Amino acid sequence: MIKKPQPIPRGPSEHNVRDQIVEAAAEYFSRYGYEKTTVSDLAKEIGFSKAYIYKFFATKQAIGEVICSNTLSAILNAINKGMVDAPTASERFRRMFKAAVAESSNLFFQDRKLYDIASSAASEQWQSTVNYQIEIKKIILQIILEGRDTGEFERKTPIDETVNAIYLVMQPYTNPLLLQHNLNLAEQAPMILSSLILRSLAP
Amino acid sequence: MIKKPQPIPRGPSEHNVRDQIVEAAAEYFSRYGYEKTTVSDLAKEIGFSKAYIYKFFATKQAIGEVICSNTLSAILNAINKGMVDAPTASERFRRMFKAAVAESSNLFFQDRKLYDIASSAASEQWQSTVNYQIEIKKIILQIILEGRDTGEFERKTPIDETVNAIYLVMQPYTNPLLLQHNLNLAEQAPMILSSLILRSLAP
DNA sequence: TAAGTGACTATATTACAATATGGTCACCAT
DNA sequence: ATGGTGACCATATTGTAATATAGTCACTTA
Repeated sequence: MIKKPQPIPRGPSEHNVRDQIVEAAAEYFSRYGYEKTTVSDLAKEIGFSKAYIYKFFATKQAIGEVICSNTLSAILNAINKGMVDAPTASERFRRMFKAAVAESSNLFFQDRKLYDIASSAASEQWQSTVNYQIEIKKIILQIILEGRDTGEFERKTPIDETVNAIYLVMQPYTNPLLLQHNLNLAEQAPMILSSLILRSLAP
Repeated sequence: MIKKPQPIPRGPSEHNVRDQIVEAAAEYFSRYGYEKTTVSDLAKEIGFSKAYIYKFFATKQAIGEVICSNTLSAILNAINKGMVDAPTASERFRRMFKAAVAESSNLFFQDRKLYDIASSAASEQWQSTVNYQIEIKKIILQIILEGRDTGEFERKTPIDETVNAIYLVMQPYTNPLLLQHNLNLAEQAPMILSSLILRSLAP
């Protein structure tokens, strides 16, 4: 049961209306912020009426979700990119944690308006941030599995508990809402905490 | 150089004015909250003028600091009480972490107005919360030292780093400002994280 | 001199009317 | 049917005038 009618892009049209909305939103949200941007602003930008926007998105938040989702995907990509050539699972973990914090901090300082969307999305439990957290957990799981496979990590603790615990430790630095309060530690914390976590994983 | 003139309690007077102010503040802050309580309210309560309050406290916040300090001291006492009869350092640690979270959560649900003071005190870095954090670190240090002494914990990692890392892990649950966002995890997190920390401490 | 205060100011907070915004819907055009 | 809109409503936000509050100080009283 799809509630949103999906107008199909016709013929050679390079980008359909939905994409235009997202594009306009990306610019406006980033420049003026989510709150200060009105749906009418976006409509005006793409030359349609406000009502037409609602044929594509059920709510303003749904547009925010897309932008937020893209932002978080970019962070995930950067994290994955920083991890690929790590020689060991331990090193993969260190780089992953460091990259996650570095990328989020970077967003905070370079594109504050987008960061704020991610932050309030986290506090309101938007789907985009739930997905982000799931992805982070997947990455943790992969690293643990790899480390257990190579004998680098212990295998006694139930893997779910291990992943969960590590996720909890990282949370204050990967969750945009919480990272704000911990920016002063963004330099040292990933290193110190990675060490603690890796000690806990020792066979 | 004491800036605040300290009127000396005369003769058999059981409690001096300063104590009366604190007493009134404890009641008002707890009932109406820090913001909603005015200095005039406190003055009226003890039967003096507002100006006289300022002979004893430089600012309203200074009164808040005393109340907050008392609140946090009570939590620290409860933590220590819960720890005393633990048979091992590991068990001491588990109980300490659990009690810290339990006590803070309890404050949140039982005396929300006081909790809010502690919370904003943490966000504004009042001295009372800085002291609280120092005390928590001292407790962690003591447990680690004890565990290292009995051979229960490893001794390779620099003790400062160990204490710091553990402190960072506990932070989201001991800091009132952060605990608010993590109340849903207040049940499980201390257990899971204690286990992780103790694994990291294994010799 | 020590205990205590009324009256004052600059800033913060509140109350609320005016405006703006998110969201809906009946309807138009092709 | 598909593509598109103006007019509308309930709620949120803002501007601002009125009020309240933190903090000071010269002063009084005993």
